[in-house]
Amino acid sequence: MAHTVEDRLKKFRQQCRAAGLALTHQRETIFRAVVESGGHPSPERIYGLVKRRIPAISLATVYKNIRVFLDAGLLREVTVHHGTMLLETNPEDHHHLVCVGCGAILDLEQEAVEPVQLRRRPPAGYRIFRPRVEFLGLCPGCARKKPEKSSHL
Amino acid sequence: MAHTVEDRLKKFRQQCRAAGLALTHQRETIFRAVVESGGHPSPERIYGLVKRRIPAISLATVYKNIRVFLDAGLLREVTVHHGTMLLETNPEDHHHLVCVGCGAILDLEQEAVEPVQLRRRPPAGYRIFRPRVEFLGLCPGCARKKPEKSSHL
DNA sequence: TTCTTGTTTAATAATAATTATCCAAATGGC
DNA sequence: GCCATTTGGATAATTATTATTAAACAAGAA
Repeated sequence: MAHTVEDRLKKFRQQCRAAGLALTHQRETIFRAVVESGGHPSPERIYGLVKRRIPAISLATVYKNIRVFLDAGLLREVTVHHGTMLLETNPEDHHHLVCVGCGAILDLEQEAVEPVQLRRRPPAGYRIFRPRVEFLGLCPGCARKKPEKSSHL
Repeated sequence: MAHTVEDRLKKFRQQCRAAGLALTHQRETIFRAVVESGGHPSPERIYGLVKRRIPAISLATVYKNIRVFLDAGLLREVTVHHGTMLLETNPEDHHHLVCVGCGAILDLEQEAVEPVQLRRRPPAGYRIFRPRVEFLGLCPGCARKKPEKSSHL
């Protein structure tokens, strides 16, 4: 389970070849910036990091390649709901089924899931109110159209 | 546990009074639209519904009041990360601690949580790849500054 | 290597989502 | 109903993201 930056870049190059993606200096630099940044960076943040090494790079290139990496399963994103705000209309605590194909969200009653148990104490000073589960999957329509998406959730 | 529209509007009026919010026709119409729309509506969708009853209303008013409702705990949103895309840099499956105060996200190793168990079969045709848990709470900094947020996660 | 072709990049414009500003109008305690 | 305060609507501004296109580059064949 060695996840050194170099290991991940090596795998990245293999996956690019396998996916038929040209291996450009920009792409490697963008991917490296994501891996090295740690945490949960935004495209804007990656752009800032990459620009140090490639001052001429454009923000659109960063966005485009992040999208390419996501589609090819080389990267994951934190949420499929970025973009627009969505409101809950169900006032009860509940969980969600999230379609990674089309972003559709279905409610699951809290009772449909065994209570979520933390095995360890949360980090010091952190207060937890409630756990919410997202089941990532494909809705019937998307499962029919793009079953291959299963590979990279 | 009666959640009829009228019940929820009655509670809405009480909560407005308790929070010192003026009870306007617009606000009631917006809140009603959210409750009646069901599912996970966007501000744009609410705007469309409200405009049928108040043709002169502006999109900014809808946004402004949704924000007021969220801050007062009268509504919840599906995610605190809407707006900008955030990438994972941790290649392993894992869970998240999410601070509802500042939006900060902390990774929790998958092993820190008991395996999530669905008690029922998912809806027909739906394929599930993996569950992801978000523990909604407050990070140490926000817990110190706004402990009252606890009321509405 | 060099050539050829399809892909990728950078710049720019366009679009979508959200927030801020400012003044008129409506609300609520008295 | 009266007045101080809050709210609403129009508009502009900001932020996040995608589309377009000509020029530069990568990868495989010769």
